[in-house]
Amino acid sequence: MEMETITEDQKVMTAKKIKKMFGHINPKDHPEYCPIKDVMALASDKWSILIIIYLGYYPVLRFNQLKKKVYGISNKVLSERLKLLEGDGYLNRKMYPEVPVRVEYQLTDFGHSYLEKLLELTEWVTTYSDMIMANRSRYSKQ
Amino acid sequence: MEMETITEDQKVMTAKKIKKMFGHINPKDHPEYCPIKDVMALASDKWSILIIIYLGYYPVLRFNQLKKKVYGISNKVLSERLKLLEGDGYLNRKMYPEVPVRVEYQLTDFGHSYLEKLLELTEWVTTYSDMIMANRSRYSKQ
DNA sequence: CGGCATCCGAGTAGATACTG
DNA sequence: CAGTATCTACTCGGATGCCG
Repeated sequence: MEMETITEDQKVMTAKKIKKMFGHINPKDHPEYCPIKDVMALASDKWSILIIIYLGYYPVLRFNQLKKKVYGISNKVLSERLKLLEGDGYLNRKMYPEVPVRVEYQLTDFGHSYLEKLLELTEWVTTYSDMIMANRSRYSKQ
Repeated sequence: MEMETITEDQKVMTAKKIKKMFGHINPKDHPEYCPIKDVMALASDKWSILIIIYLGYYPVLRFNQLKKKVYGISNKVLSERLKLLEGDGYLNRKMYPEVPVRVEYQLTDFGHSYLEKLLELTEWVTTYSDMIMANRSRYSKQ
């Protein structure tokens, strides 16, 4: 775990960023409303993340295509997440009233903008996931 | 939602990044093991995010100090998250056997490294949270 | 007093079957 | 095909109480 090199300068920079961000949300004024918590609860949900990533890779996907990609997700949860993600503006839903009906999902530009930031995180995570998982199982055996 | 400007070039770059990332995880070989899902489920949980951010701002925090900062979290959930986050290597727990006992939490360098990436995302989110929340309530009233 | 363990209710996930 | 309906199982979260 010691391969990361974080300087004191970086820590100071980080603290400044946080302070600026907190200036924007100000938890003292609206303790019950926290954008980070409320927005991220959906946007950084494990299923949402995979949906957004796959829609960033394949320009358009239909419901059952997505279901195959996002391994392990159920109809119900996929349907719910798609609705919520559409509601927050990350993706578009287009229905073609053919028989059988065709429904296509694709990221909005807003969703693409989010994905760019999100990928920074998931790239970091995939780089260190083996280490994290090893650490996790070691820790759980204490 | 149209204030984001995403070029086709950016979308191509994004797809390449994803492909590279997927090359690393390869869902066909291990469909049941997905680092993104498994690691992010903890790391991008709404409570975890706030805990990590506050520990990035205050170098050291005790249990009840954290509890006051992370508005709305219960003892149980805070205690669980701290244990899991320690297990994955994001933070350290130091106990001083005084009376009453004092327990201090602080980010590891690994945690700081994660926080740097995480902040990219939360800064984006706080910038657009008002828009997202407005969109959300409009959408839910249909 | 600070942190942790236990209990219990509510909400969420998953499996399956079914429909426009 | 793209979901919905239903049922069950379970996880999660909140309250409470305990212990060093």
